[in-house]
Amino acid sequence: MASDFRQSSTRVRCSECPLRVKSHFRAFSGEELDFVSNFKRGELNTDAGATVLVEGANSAHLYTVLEGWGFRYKILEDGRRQILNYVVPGDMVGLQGAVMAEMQHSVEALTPMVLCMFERSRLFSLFERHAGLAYDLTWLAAREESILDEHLLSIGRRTALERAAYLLAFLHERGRLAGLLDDDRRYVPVTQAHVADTLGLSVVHTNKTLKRLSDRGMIRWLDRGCDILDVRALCEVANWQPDETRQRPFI
Amino acid sequence: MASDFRQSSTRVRCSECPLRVKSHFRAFSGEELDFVSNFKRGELNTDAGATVLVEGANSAHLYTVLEGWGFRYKILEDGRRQILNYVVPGDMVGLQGAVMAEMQHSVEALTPMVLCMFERSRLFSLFERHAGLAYDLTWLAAREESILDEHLLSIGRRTALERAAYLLAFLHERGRLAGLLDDDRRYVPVTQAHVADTLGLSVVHTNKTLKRLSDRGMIRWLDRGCDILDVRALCEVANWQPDETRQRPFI
DNA sequence: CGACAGGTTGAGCGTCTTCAACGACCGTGG
DNA sequence: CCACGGTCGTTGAAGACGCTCAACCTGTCG
Repeated sequence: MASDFRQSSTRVRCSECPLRVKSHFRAFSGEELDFVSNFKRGELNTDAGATVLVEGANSAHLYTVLEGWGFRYKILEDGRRQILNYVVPGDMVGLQGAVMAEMQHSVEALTPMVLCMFERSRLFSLFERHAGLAYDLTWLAAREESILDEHLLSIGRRTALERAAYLLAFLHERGRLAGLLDDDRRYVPVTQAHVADTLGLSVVHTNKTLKRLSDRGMIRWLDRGCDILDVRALCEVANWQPDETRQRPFI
Repeated sequence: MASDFRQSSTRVRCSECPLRVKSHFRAFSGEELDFVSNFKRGELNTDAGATVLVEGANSAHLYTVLEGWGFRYKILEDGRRQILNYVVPGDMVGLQGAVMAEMQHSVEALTPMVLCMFERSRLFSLFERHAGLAYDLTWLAAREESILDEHLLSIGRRTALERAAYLLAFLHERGRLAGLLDDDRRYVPVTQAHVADTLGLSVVHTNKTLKRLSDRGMIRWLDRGCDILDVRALCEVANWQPDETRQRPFI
């Protein structure tokens, strides 16, 4: 089975949320924690490769990622696929579907994932009762927007090599901030097909471009993923710098 | 001078806001109107070509567009420019800068524009006092996100002709909903350089691509802009449909 | 009048695509 | 047990799509 719902007896309590302890995320007040605990209605557990949300669906839920890597994408009728962004622990998925009519994109798991499930119908009460959390939600949306802006710049105006370097540096940064990567764990779980569909290139040319980065010692391609060996060099090739935000909100 | 601030004696009152009467925008409650009237701190009036906001700035303001066309963009160090999206009446600009540290993109006017100015420092009180407006803000952010998703799909996976057709159909739709276009006014005020920088193409190739659309009778290129003659045909070429939302929020 | 922005067109070239074939690996089933 | 198909990665060859360079035209503005 591609996914299952954990019983509430086994699921993680918000007060013991493994993400909350990470210094990167902002702290909740007691009241906020109570509200969120109550807002949470379940936990979704998926295999790698599972589809979490599909375009066009009118899902009753939205989620925050607790564990694992995933990605958002759209496809054209003839099968051409574009990966829009990646999701890591702390990210919300399904907000678009919750606020607007229906999902305009799909979400798929790259690794096994754990997601915290909320009920869409109760979203408005979050706005009414906790301005701070509502503000955080807007913060998250604004950050997603600025990431998409950078991706657009990348696909539209960077060369294939620059694009690839940017993407890998970007994924490293996101993974690092989410606690998925550090000095010992530098493995990003994407296939070359994922990279190609993110960069707007063919798989063949992506392969040749990645090889150039490998030859320069910036990455090492493994099975279904790669180690990021030299982020700084990648940033230099891409002419990109991650912006350093101290703390981020998290719902 | 590129821009000036109107004195409060001459500026539009929120209760008489020219946008509010359009059926496309949702109605405010009396309380909300009072709050917004108070939230508004001035009006910005720009010439065509004026820079409204610049990347890296720490602007104290955010704006809603009242009149005119504009666009958001980013540039790389060597001058390569990518247009991210267009802004029309009803759109917010500067929210990113208000929520996060600083602006990650610039905004420029395509035509003379009128913008309604708000103070960034008072944004949080909007969240505290008017959940409905806060929700609207998130709605706007989510919609911007879904537009950027579609643009990414377009630049990444559509051919030059499809991309051009998509962009023009998209601009027509946005202009129409904002009341800038109708059956008699079908003129979109962008140069071919703007189109090129939106599509991620060179100006030369953009010119040749637009000519193909002209030859097929879908558009007619004029001076610094074009008439959209057959939106349906453009949508067909692009394999794209605008999603029909009845009403949208507006702050 | 000259300078400049915007648009148009042709020629040549390079990046990236498609097609094709092949090797490695893995799980499944005969 | 091995054969088989499927996914993933790799490489070469040919050709298309889009880029750069270059020239020229138009209209506008100081």
